[in-house]
Amino acid sequence: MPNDPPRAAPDYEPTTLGFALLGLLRDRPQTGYEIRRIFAETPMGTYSSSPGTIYPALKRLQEAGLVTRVPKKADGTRQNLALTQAGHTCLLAWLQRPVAAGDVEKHYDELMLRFAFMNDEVNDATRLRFLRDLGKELKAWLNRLHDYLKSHGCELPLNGRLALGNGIAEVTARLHWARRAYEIIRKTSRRPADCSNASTRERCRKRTDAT
Amino acid sequence: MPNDPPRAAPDYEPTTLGFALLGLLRDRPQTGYEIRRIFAETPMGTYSSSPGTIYPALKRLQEAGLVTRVPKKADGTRQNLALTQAGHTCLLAWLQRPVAAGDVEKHYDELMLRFAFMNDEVNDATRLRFLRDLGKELKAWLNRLHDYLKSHGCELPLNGRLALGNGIAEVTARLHWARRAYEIIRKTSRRPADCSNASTRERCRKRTDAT
DNA sequence: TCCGGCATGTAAGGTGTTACATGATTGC
DNA sequence: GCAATCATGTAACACCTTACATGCCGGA
Repeated sequence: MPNDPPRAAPDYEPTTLGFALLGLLRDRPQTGYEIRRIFAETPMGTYSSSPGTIYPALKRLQEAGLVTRVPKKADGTRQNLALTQAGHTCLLAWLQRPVAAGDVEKHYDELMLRFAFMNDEVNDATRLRFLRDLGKELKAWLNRLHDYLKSHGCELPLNGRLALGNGIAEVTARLHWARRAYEIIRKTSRRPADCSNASTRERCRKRTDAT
Repeated sequence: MPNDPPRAAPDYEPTTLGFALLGLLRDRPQTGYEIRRIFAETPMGTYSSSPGTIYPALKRLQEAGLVTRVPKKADGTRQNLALTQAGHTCLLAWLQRPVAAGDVEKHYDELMLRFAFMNDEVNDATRLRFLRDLGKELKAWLNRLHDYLKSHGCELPLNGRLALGNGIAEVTARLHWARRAYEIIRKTSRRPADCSNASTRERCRKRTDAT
């Protein structure tokens, strides 16, 4: 006898795009078009390409019971999309997932998406653990690349070596970022103040510079 | 009346993995298994995952007439894969393709693969043009990210801002790499010496450090 | 004799990609 | 009345992912 709302598919695993949609809908209910605009106009565009991708993904999330349609606030005519309880749970579980070995090489974009969506619902310990594990994995990867360059560098043609150097530079940048971000969160963890009160301007600028 | 060898498909566009396979087979004819090993044991592994990906891709390249089976040198029993003339042409055309707008955001891995395979068959002018255009696109992207951070940075939650900072750090690293690589190639362009003669050790190390 | 490495795949499934289709509003 | 933007999709297609299947060979 079915009693749960729209009969959620029990073990549906959203794709990276799916999680991006869940994260955006957690901020506030939105229409598919508004979400499209976000992808089109912000750096989140990395995670999608065109309406032909977004709408089917939203449909899948609805079929999985993670998203529902709700009437818009005032008029009620327009249909908005919002997270269900199951969708919220699914998102939170994803945000707390540990950094798996190999994620850093194959799914770095998903890791960054995850970090970007770790808001106040996730405590600082989780954030710090994420960054610490991320740093470990990045460091290990960087070591592998350095080892390869050391042992096979002279067999490679110039361009191959340079391309490898690009990879090393990239992973190095990520590693430095992870360590900086760790320190920033560790420091702000003591005095939990957000970016919405009076004396925020300077701190915000300071954080901004600390990219 | 068909007269061309295995009746090449005229306008087949290989995927990134397909081009990776073409590039590896240009170095020397190899078996599928040897190629698998390369993906498994070198940083090229970024471009593939498992035998279930590689073998079908090789099959497609054969069907497109870009790759054929040839008997192995000595014994003749084992079958090796090698580029056809069409495959070689296809690879060269790809290597000389200009850097398209948007490639830098969506297909950076393919761009790096391309650069890595630009060996002596491609002249230095092509290499330099590639790096120059790559630098331009990266710079433009970086500007877009900075603009976004400047205009919307304070609306973002801390983690979102940090994640954006990761993207900025990454693109910055790529841009610096592109400029360094440009200078390296420009300098060596005058005195074309490769890494296989006597006094190579130091230069090789120097280049290696210049990642 | 059996196990691990060599060597080459197939099958099911979901998903991204691209291109196209459609209707409702809103402003001029 | 018409164009642009809003808003939501569908369809065809190839591809990647994962897991599984198979046969051979050499060494313990």
